[in-house]
Order: sequence, then structure tokens, then C-alpha cells
Amino acid sequence: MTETLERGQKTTVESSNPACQPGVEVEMLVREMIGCVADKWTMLILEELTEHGTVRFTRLGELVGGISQKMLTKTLRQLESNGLVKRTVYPVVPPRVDYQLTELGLSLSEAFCGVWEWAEKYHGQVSQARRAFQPLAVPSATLDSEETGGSQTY
Amino acid sequence: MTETLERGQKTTVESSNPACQPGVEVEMLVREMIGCVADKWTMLILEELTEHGTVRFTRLGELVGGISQKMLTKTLRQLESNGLVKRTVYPVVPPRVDYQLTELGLSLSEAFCGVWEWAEKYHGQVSQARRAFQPLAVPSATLDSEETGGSQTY
DNA sequence: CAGCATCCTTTTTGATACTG
DNA sequence: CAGTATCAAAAAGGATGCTG
Repeated sequence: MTETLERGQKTTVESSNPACQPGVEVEMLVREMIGCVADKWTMLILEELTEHGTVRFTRLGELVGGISQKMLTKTLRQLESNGLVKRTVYPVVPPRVDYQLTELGLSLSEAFCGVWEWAEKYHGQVSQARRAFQPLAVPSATLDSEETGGSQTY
Repeated sequence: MTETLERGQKTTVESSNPACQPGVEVEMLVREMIGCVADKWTMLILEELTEHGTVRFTRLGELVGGISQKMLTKTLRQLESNGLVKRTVYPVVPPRVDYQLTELGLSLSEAFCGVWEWAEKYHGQVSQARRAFQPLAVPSATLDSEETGGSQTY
């Protein structure tokens, strides 16, 4: 694998550099970022911030739904440290902290838009595929791993 | 948990659906899918399959890099159960199993394309933001910048 | 209200060892 | 080669108590 990542089809090819191959280094960085960003809560928070603009801590938790303060804080810190979210603290008596996307965060949110649209468009097909999927019935007593995703529909 | 989610207000295919109340149900399904798909290994595997088309098990593991057989198997099973990946077993002596994206999987891969492009385009800014982010806990003696005097909870 | 610290439970992941 | 099974380590996540 000499030619590293040619990422699908570069629609907007701004730097097709045949001679120089920043591939490997960029690849690492990109993967690291994917690892940080390809997270359930991250996507949901990003989404809510996109929809509501500036939101307070607790409110954000409510919007996301089902997230603990711990995870909310953690994910927000990560987003903040990556420059995707801006945190504003108001020195008022009942503490008030607003969160909003930065330009960078907004751009990521837009990038994720395609995934959301995909999910909205194809969730039916996925659900259908899940029901049609028969996890190869094997020997006796194979009940340890439910690695077939969340085989909740069973 | 609350279902007070009113997120779906963008490109909705729901709006053209008279006999169905979109929002809540779709929201749940979409979130569930995001939860299944917004995963590090999932994205990477999807990527490699997009790049290389049909790939064998071990080869795929090499391409992804840094993934254990366990996770590779698990993630592939999940992808398969969701109808995103097609698994082909050849009854030959040295077992051969090919993996390739389905139409659905390809569509998801394309949806993720935006995220990859984003990562390629902005990883520099993210790296920069990370270095500039100095919250409270200082790991080691880096540069001793001035006391920001902000709300330091130490 | 925001959020950190702590304890504890659940999940995830990695590292073998073992089959067909 | 392509897994499965199992154990141990690690991380994620939840609940609670405590600050300013």
C-alpha cells in the first residue's frame, strides 16, 4: 500500500500533489481526529449546538437527552480543547456557562450533516437489514457475546 | 429520559409524509444508527473497503492498522448485520472470506466523505487549537505562560 | 447552576489459546 | 486463514456528595 488514502473521490481537490505525498502524516492526524470526533455524544452535542446556537450547560444536557453530567462535561471539554466549541463563563451568582460552536465546530457539524441525512434517509433499510440478518447459529450455548450490534430486536 | 427532541427540522423527507408523525420516532432511529455508526473502527473499516473494494479479513486488518482480530470481527459483524457490508465465504482449504460494501454501505461511506474531507482540511487548525488549550491541569512543565487569572478551579 | 472528585458497575478492548 | 472462546486490563459510564 504505497498510495496512502485516496479518500474516495475528492470532489473538491485542492491539493492533488503527485510528487509530494503528505499522505502518511496526514493520515495519522486525520485518523486521530476521527477517533476523537467519531463519538456518539460528540455528534449529538454538535448537532444540538448547531440547532440551538448558544446553549447553557444544563439545557444542553436536556437537549441531548440521556447523557450524564460527567459525559457532557467530558465531551464538551474535548470539543473545547479541539477548538470546536467556545465556552463562555458569566461571572454571575447562579453560574452561567454558555456553549456555542466555533467556526471550526460549525464546519465539522456541516460535514456531519451528510451522515445525518444518510441516517434519516436509510434508517428504514438498516432496520430491515437487521431483522433479516441471521447471526450464524452455531454450536450450543453461544451466549456470551452480543457482538451483532445491539441485537435488541431478537 | 425525555423525548422532547425537535431536532429534525432540516432536509426532512418527513414533511412530505402526511400520515406519519416524523420527529420523535425518526429521531430515535436516527440516533440509534448514529450510535452504531459513529465509531472509530467503523469509519476506518468503511474507509478501507471504499478504497480497496473487496478485501479479505486479514488484509483488511492490516489496512486498518492497529485493530485486533476481535474488534475487526465484531465491527464487521455489526456492519454486516446492518446491511452495510457483504460477507462472502469461499469453501476453500485455506479459508477465504471477502468483505465488500453493499450499496447501502457505500452510501454511508459517501456520507462520511464530508467528515474525512473536513479532517483533511482542518486537522491543522485542530492541532493548533489543542496546543493553545490550557485549561487547568498542567501535565508537565511546558512554557510557563502568564497566569490567565481566569476562573481557575484548582 | 456548573462542575469536579470519588466510588462503583458496566462495556469495551487486547492478548492469548484453540479450532476447522 | 478466519475465526471463536476466554480471561484480564482498561475505559466508559452512572450515581452521589461537595464546592463557589
